[in-house]
Amino acid sequence: MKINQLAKQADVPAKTIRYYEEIGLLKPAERADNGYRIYREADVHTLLFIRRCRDLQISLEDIKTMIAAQVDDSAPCTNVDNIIKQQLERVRVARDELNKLEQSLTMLANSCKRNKVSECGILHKLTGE
Amino acid sequence: MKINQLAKQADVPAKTIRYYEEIGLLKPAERADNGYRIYREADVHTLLFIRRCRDLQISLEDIKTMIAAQVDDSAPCTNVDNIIKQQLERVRVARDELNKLEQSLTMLANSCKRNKVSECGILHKLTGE
DNA sequence: CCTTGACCTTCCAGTTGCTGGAAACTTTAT
DNA sequence: ATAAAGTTTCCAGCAACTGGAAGGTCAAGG
Repeated sequence: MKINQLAKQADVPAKTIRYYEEIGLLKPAERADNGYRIYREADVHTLLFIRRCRDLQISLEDIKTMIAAQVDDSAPCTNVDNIIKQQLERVRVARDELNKLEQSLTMLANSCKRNKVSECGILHKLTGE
Repeated sequence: MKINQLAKQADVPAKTIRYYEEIGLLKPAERADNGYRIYREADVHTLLFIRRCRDLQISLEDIKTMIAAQVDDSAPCTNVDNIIKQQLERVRVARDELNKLEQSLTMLANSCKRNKVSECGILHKLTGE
């Protein structure tokens, strides 16, 4: 199949597929005589795997590691496990951070009482109380 | 004062200060005879304002808008108010997204029972159950 | 047969918010 | 006098794409 079909099946833009190949996340696609890239079913699966990982905000570097890990069936999956755990930790930290942000922003948003810059509570707070 | 002193007082790297000037967030600094940038107290305040906004993950574009808004004291602060509200909304959406991510990742992390790639629950789930 | 439009290719540039480093200058300290 | 630290500019790179230009290819319709 050609790149746009793969793109549709995996729900990943064709442009992104080429990019993944360029950075070595996907191995170089076979080419037809006219130079077009040709893909198979297996590529749909690989790409879906990548997409699911990206949905979890796992970095392309980590995804690369996980794909490499899948090559050797009997190897321990410590790497994969660690990547998920680290990602989970990052997500928790980021979420906690955003919770604090939400608090600060809510307070700020509530401090705009009068409608003039010179009396704007938001600006007063941001300029140092 | 020179750039590194400003950097220390506002807790913003000198490099970043030059960058802010370059993109027009800070107006071009005065220069001494030797070409060094010179700053005053007011610049500390401006930079602190920027830093507080950045801590709230407000974009440089939005910060630019807010700084512009401060010029005219009698103007309405609708812009400022909107920026904070939109930022709050973005933060909430991002946080909710991260909460979902955390759930998915927690489930994933718990599904690595055996220690071989071929039996790794994580990989099985990520490759499509 | 020709053209139109949809695909495909490569390459270059831009996004956001910096950060690192090189090369050249000045200033400060010893 | 010399070395270290601070400053300048400019160029490059990070992540993960995305947009667009310029050009080749292919199938359908007139």
